[in-house]
Amino acid sequence: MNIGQAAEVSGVSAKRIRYYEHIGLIQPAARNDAGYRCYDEPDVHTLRFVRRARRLGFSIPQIGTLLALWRDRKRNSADVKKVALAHVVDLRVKIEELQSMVDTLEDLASRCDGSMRPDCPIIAQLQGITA
Amino acid sequence: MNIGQAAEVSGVSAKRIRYYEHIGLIQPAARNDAGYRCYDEPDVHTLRFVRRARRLGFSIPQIGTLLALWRDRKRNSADVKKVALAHVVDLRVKIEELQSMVDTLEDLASRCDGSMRPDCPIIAQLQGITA
DNA sequence: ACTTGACCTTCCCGCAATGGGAAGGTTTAG
DNA sequence: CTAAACCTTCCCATTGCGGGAAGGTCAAGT
Repeated sequence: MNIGQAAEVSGVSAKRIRYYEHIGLIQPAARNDAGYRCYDEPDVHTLRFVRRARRLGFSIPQIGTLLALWRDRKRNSADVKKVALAHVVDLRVKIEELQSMVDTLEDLASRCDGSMRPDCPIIAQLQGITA
Repeated sequence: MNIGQAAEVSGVSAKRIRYYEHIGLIQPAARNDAGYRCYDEPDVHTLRFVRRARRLGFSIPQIGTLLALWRDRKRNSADVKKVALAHVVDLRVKIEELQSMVDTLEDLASRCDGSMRPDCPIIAQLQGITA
């Protein structure tokens, strides 16, 4: 099957598939006489794997690791778990950063009357209060 | 004061200051005879404003808006509040996305024994369970 | 005076992970 | 036989910078 078909059934856009091949995340696809990329079921399976991993927020390098583990029949589930939990740590850090932004902003916004007047604790906070 | 000094006292790196000027977020700095950028207290004040806004996660365009509101003595605090709350909405969406990733990953990881065996629900989930 | 080192300048590359679109070849259906 | 719908490669844009090159400036020490 051509790349368009593969994109459709895998849920990974043709652009992404070429990109993943380009950066070496997936193996170069076979080519037909015209130079078109050809995909079979296992290829599509791999693409779906990548798509699911991306949805869970794994980076491309992490997905490379996961793909290698997936293919490795002698893998230790411990290794997979390690990658997953490291990612969870990253995610939690990010969430906390964002949450603290939200907390600060909501506090400031709650003290801003939102009227036609210029006085605004949000602006005051940004300019450094003192002034 | 030169850009290095301004960077030090404002907490915004020289690189960023030049970048902000380049993209038009801040006014072009005055120059001395040698072509060096010169900064005064108000400039530094502006830089600090930008730094604080960035820490709260505002995008550059949003900060442009906030700077304009800051400088506008006739601003309505309502406008500021609107920008802030729109940003909060964005942040919350992002947080929820990340949180759902965490939830999924933790669930999978909790069911992964993390042993030397290859069996792993995380991999199973990524490959689509069925296979 | 001369040099060294610490500044400053502009400019271009790279990052993550794509999307958009141009220019051109292929294939298929009418 | 042609037009649509594929496919190919390649380069640009995104966001918000950091790194580093090539070159000008300035202050201090010898």
